[in-house]
Amino acid sequence: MEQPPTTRAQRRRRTEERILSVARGMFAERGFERTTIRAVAAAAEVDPALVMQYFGSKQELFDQAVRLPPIPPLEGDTVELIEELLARIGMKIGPIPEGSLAMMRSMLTHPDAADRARATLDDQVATVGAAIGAEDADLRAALMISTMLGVTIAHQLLDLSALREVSAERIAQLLRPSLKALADAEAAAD
Amino acid sequence: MEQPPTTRAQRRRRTEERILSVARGMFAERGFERTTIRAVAAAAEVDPALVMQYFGSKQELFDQAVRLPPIPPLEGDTVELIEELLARIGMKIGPIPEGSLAMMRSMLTHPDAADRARATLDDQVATVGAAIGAEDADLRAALMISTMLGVTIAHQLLDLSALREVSAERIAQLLRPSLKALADAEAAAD
DNA sequence: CAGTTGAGTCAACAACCGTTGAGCAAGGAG
DNA sequence: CTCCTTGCTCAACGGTTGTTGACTCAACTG
Repeated sequence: MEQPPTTRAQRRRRTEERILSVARGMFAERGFERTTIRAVAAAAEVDPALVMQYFGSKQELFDQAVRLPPIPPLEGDTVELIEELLARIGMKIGPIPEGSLAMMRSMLTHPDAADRARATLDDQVATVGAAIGAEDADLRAALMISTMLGVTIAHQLLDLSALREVSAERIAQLLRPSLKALADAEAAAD
Repeated sequence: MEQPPTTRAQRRRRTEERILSVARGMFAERGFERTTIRAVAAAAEVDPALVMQYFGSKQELFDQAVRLPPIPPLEGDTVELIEELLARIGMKIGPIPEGSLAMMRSMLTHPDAADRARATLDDQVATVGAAIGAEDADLRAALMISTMLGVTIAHQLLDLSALREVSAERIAQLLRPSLKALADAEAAAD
């Protein structure tokens, strides 16, 4: 038995965290528009006004919910790079952070989320582009990132039946040569 | 000078087509939720009630706007197949039909659009899967389709800067070996 | 113990949305 | 010309949403 920590600051941070967690979940599965502050409040067992009081607006709630620890810069040669990319879309270790899913879910229909997603992806493209040595590096990097994006969307957000219940390792295994073909200039075996 | 064809049926079909065209454009660039019937009506220079009268509901308007001529079944060997896929995402001949963009735009946030998109993509996966002869054919096909999806989203909907103003042929050229690596079983040059 | 602070609630506003029913005016049929 | 049909508009309803201000009550301070 653990009684609720009665101290003021603790309770405050606790409910704030609870609201944030619920909001993140809803944003991830319904997107920005269809997630109402009232629904978030209800699921967090709190009054809608409290959500406003804590976060100021729905937009700021969204911003805080999708805020992620800054991605550490990618390193290593092409092979390590590909492994790192595969790891980040949930093909290794842990699943994709819910904040990322929330971001991706809303990125096509919410202008603000679109801007953030574009910025994040552009950033990743630049990093990957700098890491691979081929010509048209940025373009190749963009196509690699786009591939990861497509697989993630199809797998996590659309739940394509052909990708359902397939082991992450198998997907990674099939994706590897494909990504390598994008990264390496000398490969075109027409 | 071409005066408006005064016959009744002609005017009727003309405004109906105008509404549909405007709606398709708005759905494609803002998605289902952010497209209001009032905005469609205003852009089509028509009363909102008329849109209702013609299409019954916002949902049916959307359905009609994204309705596409059924895709002819893919044919040919792996190489032809890949060319056909590349052609369909606008990497050859014409651009992607606006109805498809509307569909994709809303597919992550509108449940109904999600169902339709999933069905369409599952269908394409089955077709491509049947065409390629490798083992895990459906899984490979799904990853190929996912790649196309990702590139299309990044290019057409997100407008990633690294893909902006890149010639379609160059993108197709880089994508070809990547898709081939997914389609062919014997390629894993670990 | 008295007084202040702050977490949390309640009720309401203003805006916007999809949708509806009554009505108008111009085209077609006789 | 007369009457009916119909493309189209006007005004409104009911519901939902983000947001706000006044309020309650328990936790802290002195």
